Amino acid sequence: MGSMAQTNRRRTSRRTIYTTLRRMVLTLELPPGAALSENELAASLGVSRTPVRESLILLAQEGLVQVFPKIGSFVSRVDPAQVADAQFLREAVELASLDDLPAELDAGLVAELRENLERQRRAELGIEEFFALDEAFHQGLLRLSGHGSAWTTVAAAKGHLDRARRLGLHETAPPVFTDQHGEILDAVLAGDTASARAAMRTHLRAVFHDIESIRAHSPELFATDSTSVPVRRNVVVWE
Amino acid sequence: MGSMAQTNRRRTSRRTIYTTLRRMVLTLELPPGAALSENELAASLGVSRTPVRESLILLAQEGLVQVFPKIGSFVSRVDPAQVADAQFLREAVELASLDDLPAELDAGLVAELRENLERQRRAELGIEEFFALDEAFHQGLLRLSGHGSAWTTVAAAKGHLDRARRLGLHETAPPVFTDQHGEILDAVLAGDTASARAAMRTHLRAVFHDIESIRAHSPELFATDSTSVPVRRNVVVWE
DNA sequence: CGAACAGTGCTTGTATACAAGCACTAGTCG
DNA sequence: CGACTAGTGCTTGTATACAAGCACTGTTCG
Repeated sequence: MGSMAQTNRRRTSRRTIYTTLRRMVLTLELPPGAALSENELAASLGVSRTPVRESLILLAQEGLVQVFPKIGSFVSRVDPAQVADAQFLREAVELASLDDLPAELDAGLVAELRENLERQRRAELGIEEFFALDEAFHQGLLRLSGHGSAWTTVAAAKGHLDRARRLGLHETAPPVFTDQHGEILDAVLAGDTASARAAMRTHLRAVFHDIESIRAHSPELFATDSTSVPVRRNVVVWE
Repeated sequence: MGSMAQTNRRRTSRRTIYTTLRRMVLTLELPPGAALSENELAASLGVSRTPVRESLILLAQEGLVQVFPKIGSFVSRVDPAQVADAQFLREAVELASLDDLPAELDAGLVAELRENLERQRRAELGIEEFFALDEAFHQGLLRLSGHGSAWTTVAAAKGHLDRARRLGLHETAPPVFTDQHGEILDAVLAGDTASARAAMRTHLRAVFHDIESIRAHSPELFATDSTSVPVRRNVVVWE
């Protein structure tokens, strides 16, 4: 999907619902396999089925939701194949961007990255806070090479990867990743593209490796057959 | 966006309409800037607004359509920024896949690629026929390295690039690209990753370069301000 | 007691009605 | 003759009604 900057950012019910649902799915607040009834969601939100349904259709196109006609809609289980795809995609893009770094780095962006890194080092960091900083850090690196807008596509494609990562963050502590971020940024600032590539690859693969370990712990969150219908569970949605 | 393999492939009005509209936009049968009235489309197709509207929402998320509330929906003009993003993305992905080629290539896939190349060499090839072969060729190369499913994301992101390429195909004759395809495949089959990367990069950039020249010829098809509303034209849609 | 079966409630897909607002046009007034 | 203004038709956004079908449950029959 290209950047979703097309439709005017007018405040509309659908946009609000879509954004909120998407966040809840990515943060696992809506766990993989959870049933998403259009009627229930509409009632909870005090709107009609229409904007809810349209939001679910968009989420289905992103692969975050599965819609089974006349059966139900469900938060998709984490699909290992899509996780691997997203991993390959982001690695390819982020490594390629390092080859396009300009001789003179944008000072403002560099300062932004440094400050981001400082925040990552704060001890009392929550998982979601770390995740937001991590996202901004990687996008910032892309912006350094002038490919910041390409992050939109990567971000849209890595929904399954992100959910797996959130599970993995309980395995490996953020400080490990923060240190790796530091190594990458140091190499970039030193103009050492080769080292930057190596550090980036090591970092991204470390993240990916964690996912495999979590899969053994919580296999029920992962998909085995992408066409199978999840067990209908009563998940209280939206409070 | 992940693979759109989620929702069951049940034959539904929306899926048919979405697929058809998407094809018409990508082939420029629906030119950039064309007005797409939900009511008109629904009447032409003999369905209600609902499936048409849902299709337009999906196309809007892909960036192929722009929806302006209470003004109208339009085929988006080719956005140079999105073209550049897609170019960067596909180049990163296709080059990275060459690094993951296995020692033993799948014989069936190799045969498939050879046959594809043969068909590209046929003289009486139409533009759309060449384009389909080109797509299959590049996806085939990704499948060689086991990353075939990642093509779905790339394909979804390169809508603007594809439309620009269709304009460019009138500039540079397909045979040039076909020869470049041959060079890439030869290097891959010879196990020469470095040469394959070089050939691939040359090929993809040649394609990209054509786009710049076409922009001078038909500036009205390209976007200048992505928030501006296109001039309302009477474009006869759907026959 | 077990298995087949009909019924019922829920699901999503589609059609239609209403709401709110932009844009153009025709008319009027200065 | 020009500028402003009210009106009208179109647009998309949302709400609601109906259609078709799967799944579970309770019942009934062997």
